Amino acid sequence: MGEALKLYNTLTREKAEFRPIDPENVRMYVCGPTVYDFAHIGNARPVIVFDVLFRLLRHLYGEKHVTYVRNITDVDDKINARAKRDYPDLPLNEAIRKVTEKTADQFHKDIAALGVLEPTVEPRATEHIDGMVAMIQTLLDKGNAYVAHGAEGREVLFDVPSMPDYGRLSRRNLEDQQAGARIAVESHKKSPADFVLWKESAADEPGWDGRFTFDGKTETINGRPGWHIECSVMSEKHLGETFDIHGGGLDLIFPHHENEIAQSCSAHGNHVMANVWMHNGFVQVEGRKMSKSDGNFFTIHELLETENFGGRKWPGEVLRLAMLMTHYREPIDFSVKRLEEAERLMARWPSADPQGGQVDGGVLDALSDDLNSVAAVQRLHALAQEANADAAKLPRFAASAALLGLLPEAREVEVGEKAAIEAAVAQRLAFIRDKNWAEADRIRDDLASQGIQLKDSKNKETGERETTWEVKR
RNA sequence: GGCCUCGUGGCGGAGUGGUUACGCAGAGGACUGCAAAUCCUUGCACGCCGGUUCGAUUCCGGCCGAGGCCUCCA
Repeated sequence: MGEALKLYNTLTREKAEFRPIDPENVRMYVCGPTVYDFAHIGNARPVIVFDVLFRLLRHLYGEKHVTYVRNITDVDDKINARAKRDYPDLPLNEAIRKVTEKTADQFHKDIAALGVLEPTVEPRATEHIDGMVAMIQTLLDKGNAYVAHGAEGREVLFDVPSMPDYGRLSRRNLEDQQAGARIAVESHKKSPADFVLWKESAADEPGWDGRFTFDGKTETINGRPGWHIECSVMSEKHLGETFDIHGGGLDLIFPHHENEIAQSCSAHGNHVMANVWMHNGFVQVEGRKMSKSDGNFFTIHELLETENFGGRKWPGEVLRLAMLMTHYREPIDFSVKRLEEAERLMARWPSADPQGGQVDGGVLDALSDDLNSVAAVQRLHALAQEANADAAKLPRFAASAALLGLLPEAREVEVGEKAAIEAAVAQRLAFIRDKNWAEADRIRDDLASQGIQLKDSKNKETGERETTWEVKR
C-alpha cells in the first residue's frame, strides 16, 4: 500500500493527511471561469491542477465515489459590458447569452485540448438565482445582512462584523488592513468590508426579481447577485453544507473565498464550509502575475492555434506537461524554453494502451504528497525509459501517465498503412546498401512528414543495419 | 501600513546537520554516409551576515531581494 494522501490546507497552513467526510462520496468544489473572454494560460492552471487531483481521488476512492463541481460564472458586469460592446444591436439578454455561450464553448474546447476531464457537475450561476435569493433571505433573517441605498440603487450587503470568524482563511484582521489600503469609502456600508449579495439593476442592466423581506416589509428588488454568493449556493446545492475540498487560485483567498465562508457558515449556522482549502500559485510572465488587467497574458487558444508565442503552435499535452513540471503552489514563469523542454521530454515517451496497466507506486506516492506532480513527472520519465528498453513495462508507464492525464495518444496505424511503411523502410535499406543516400533520405523525410519516426541501429551479431519505426505524436 | 509566499548550478527542480539527487540544455566520446534515437563520460549551485554545532545548504536570529493579496482577477 502506498503513502496516504496528504494535502496542504490554506486554512491551517499545514500539510495534513486527507480524510474524506464520506469515502463513498468525496466532494470537491473549484471556482471556474467567468465567461466573458478567452481564458488565458493562467486560468488554465487551476483547471489542470485540480484535474490531476480529481483523477487521483478517483483512483484512490473509485470513479463513482468522487463528485467534482466546477462552476461557470455567467453573471457578471464584465459580461454585460462585453455584450453591449460586441452585440450593440441585440437586446441585452440575447447579447449576454451570445457572449456566455460562445465563451463557455471556447473554454470547453481549450481545456479539452489540455487533457482535462469534465467535472461531475458544471453548474451555472444563472441557473441558481432562486437559490441565491433564498440564501440571501436567510442571511437577512439571521441578521447577517442588511439593505442599504448605494449610488446605483438598493443593495443587500453582508454584514461582515456579524461573522466572528471572518478573516480566518486569509489571516486578516480588518482593523489592521485599513491603514494604507485602497478601500474606497462607501458611506452606505455599515462597515467598509461589507460586500454585496444583491445589487439593484438599472433598466439597461440584466436583472432578476429578488423578493426579500427585511425591516418588517417585503419588497421586490430587480437586480443581480454579487460575485461571492453564487459559489456558496452552488456548492451547497451539489455538495452539501460541508464538503471536503475547495480549490482555486491564490488570488481568490481574499476576498472571494473568505466571503464564501462568511455567507455559507452564517447561513448554515456552522463553522466549516470545506475542510481543506487549496490554492494554486500564479503563472507569471517575466516574474509578474499574468493577468487580464495588466494585459500580459496569452490565451490558451492562441497558444494552441496561433504562432503568437515562440513563433509556433503548441500541442495541448505539452502545455499540460509544462504546467505539471512545477509544484502547484509555486509560481511558474511561463517561457518558450519551458515549453520546449516539456516537448523534448514527451517526445521520448512511448505511446501505449493504459488498459490493464498498474499505476506505478512511485508516481502514486509523489502525487499523494500534496500533489507533487514534479516528482511524479520525473518518475514517469524514468518509467518511459524503462518501457522504451523493455516493452513489458509499457502498461505500467501508460497507466501512470494516464493518471496524470499525460498519456500520449498514439495515432492508429491501419494495416494497409503499416504495410506501406514497412515496404518504404525496406526500400530505404536497399537504397542505403546501394549508397543512394539521396533516395534513402527522401524516404526518411517522407515518412517523417507523415509522423513516422525511423530509428536506425546495428545488429550486434551480423553488423547489418536494422531500422525500426514508431508513430510520433 | 497589514498579511502571505518564495530565494539551490544556464533552465526545471529534489533533498539532507557531515559522503552536494535527478531531468533538460551544454561539452567530450561511441555508433552513423549524414541525421535521429541510444549508450558512456563530464563541468557548473545551495541570496547575504551573524549564532548554535566538532561540522550547516539543511536549525535559530537579522538583513537583502523577488512576488502576491488588501480593488476585478486562476
